[in-house]
Amino acid sequence: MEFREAKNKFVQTWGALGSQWGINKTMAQIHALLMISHEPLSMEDIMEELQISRGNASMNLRALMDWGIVYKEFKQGERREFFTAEKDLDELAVKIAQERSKREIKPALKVLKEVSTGVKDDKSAEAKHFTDQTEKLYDFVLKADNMLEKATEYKDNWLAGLVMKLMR
Amino acid sequence: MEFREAKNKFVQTWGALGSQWGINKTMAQIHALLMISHEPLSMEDIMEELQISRGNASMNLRALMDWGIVYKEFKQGERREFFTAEKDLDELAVKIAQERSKREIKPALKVLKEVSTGVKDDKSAEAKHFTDQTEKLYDFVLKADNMLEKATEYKDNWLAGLVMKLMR
DNA sequence: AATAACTTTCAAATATTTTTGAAAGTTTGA
DNA sequence: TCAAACTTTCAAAAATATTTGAAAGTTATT
Repeated sequence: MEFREAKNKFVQTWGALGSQWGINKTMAQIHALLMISHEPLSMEDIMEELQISRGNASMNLRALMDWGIVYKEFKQGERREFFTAEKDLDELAVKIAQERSKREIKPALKVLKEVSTGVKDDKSAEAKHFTDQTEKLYDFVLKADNMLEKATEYKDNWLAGLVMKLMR
Repeated sequence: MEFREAKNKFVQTWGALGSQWGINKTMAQIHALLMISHEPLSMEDIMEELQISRGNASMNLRALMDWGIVYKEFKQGERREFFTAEKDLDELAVKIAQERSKREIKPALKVLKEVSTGVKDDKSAEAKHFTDQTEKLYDFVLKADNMLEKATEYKDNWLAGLVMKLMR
């Protein structure tokens, strides 16, 4: 297999994976590209390689930086900006877990708490079951989120760390 | 808060969460509705409650059944079919983890293996770095997938099970 | 302060995904 | 076997998300 072909295949696959996980294709592709690039890339490089517009590149790079998994880099005597991806995979996983918790799980928990404790007067079997079920869901999601949080505190040795935390 | 209002809020929130995780909104909403319903619902019920078309309901119910998290149920002397959701949350988590592994992680692993071992002749630093990085990625994703698999084998007591598996 | 080299923004265009609804398909019971 | 009661399919329509590109903004250099 040609290097070029392999690279392309990787970028495409990573991009497709991204869409299935609620991240947009270009964002995931830029990330893929930066992951395997041995030196920082400029916006031009990225536009060229992925055949995308300047605006698209700019917006998705900003999004990646907001996630904390891509960094700006300044090169000696170069005016333009270069970008690199977080290459430490444990660190990458931690960042992604933290962001998803913050953006998705925490807000969902808030609503779950509201709805599971909010229906007071209705004594019907229906309402009873609703409160019961959403309460269980709240507990479950909260537990999962806590585990995620604890696991990420330890990165490299997350399992040992998690066990210790949970056993105390 | 009214029961109706709480129910609606829950269904909406679960739906929004679904979209962020690559599951479509209606599918997630149907699931939410079935989760909190104390008795099986017919397709009519679901269409009515969520204000969606017959085709939409049919397709998304089939998808939920393919995921193994919604079941058909037959009622005594009733011609039409009723649906219920998996309500055991541990079981639900296991099913989701298994499906995602099968549908997304496994195929990605296949490609990662291909590209990480496929570039043989190119001796450039670029190609070297590519092979190196994709290899690391392969190992990482494989490890994560294995852990997921092992954890799900134990459901209720997944942590103990996981620790035992990994320590052997 | 003016210019050049770059980046960001955002409204409009494009692409993708989801939804609809009517026709085709299936199953049950008379 | 037929008709009634239901479900599935799928092409077209609608909704949503992404992308473009040009104008506005920013920063560094002279």
